[in-house]
Amino acid sequence: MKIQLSPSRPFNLDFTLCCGQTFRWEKQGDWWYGVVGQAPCKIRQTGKTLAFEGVDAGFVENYFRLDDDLPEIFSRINKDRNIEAAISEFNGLRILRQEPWECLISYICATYKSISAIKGMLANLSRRFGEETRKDTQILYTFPKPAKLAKAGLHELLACGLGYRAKYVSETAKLVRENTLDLERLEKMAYAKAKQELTSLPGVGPKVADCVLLFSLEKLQAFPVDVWIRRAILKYYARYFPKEFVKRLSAQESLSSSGYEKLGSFGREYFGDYAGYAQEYLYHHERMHH
DNA sequence: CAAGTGCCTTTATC
DNA sequence: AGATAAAGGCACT
Repeated sequence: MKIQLSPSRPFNLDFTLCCGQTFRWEKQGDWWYGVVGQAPCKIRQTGKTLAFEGVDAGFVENYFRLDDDLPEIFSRINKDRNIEAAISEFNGLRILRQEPWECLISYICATYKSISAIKGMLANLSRRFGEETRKDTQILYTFPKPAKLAKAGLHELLACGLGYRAKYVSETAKLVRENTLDLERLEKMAYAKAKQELTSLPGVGPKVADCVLLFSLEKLQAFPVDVWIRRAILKYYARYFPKEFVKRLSAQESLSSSGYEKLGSFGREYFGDYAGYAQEYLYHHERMHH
């Protein structure tokens, strides 16, 4: 199956899958292989043509957010030279519409880890607790369901390389399995309220919550602040903050919750309703040029 | 090659 | 409120 992208609908599959928002897609030759839900699939881009197998066009449109009007979004977030440089270099990078459950566990695992290490952990989790599927010669695994991870022993999770995150994954899986927290419900809630609910989960602080909200729960105003975004703000946007605050931010290793809140609020106020898109472009740009 | 640094942070404690 | 420490282990230099 194929989709033809019109010139007014920029999309870049490689940027989108390489920028660190998702961790389980693998490129073999021209094709990206992955499992979303239960379906193993592959997709490739040749110019303005997207070709895919294993999923239908509706899925592709939805998952890759081809419904987002990127030119319109750019015109809203393009506030200065820095963001403009990022937009022009990585034009076509889109935020994905991921599954909330997988996204949540992924970002609980992602804390204080490098992207390559995160990929390793999630591959281990899926191989050990997911269902084996095949596409061509590729063996791919579905992402384990809440009940499966809730049942997993701590030692098994540790064997996947989760370290201290193992107990957070285990406890969060139990809360989701028991429906103590209904992830689907968060999509309909306002950003602040949904964030508050998410941060009640073990292993979920403001950063993890913002990632889950942005990448899987339709909250495009979420502005996750990680080390790279913090560096980018210090480099390019320091003048929007009191001198004392900038001084503390530069000197300190970790970010306090009030510090996080200040940077996140800045992102939302400065870039507007699509702050999350601005964040992804800044993040990727910063990582590629540091 | 060994050792050091850094990692899309959260939590506990003072 | 704000500072500080601890928490796996892997990848990269």
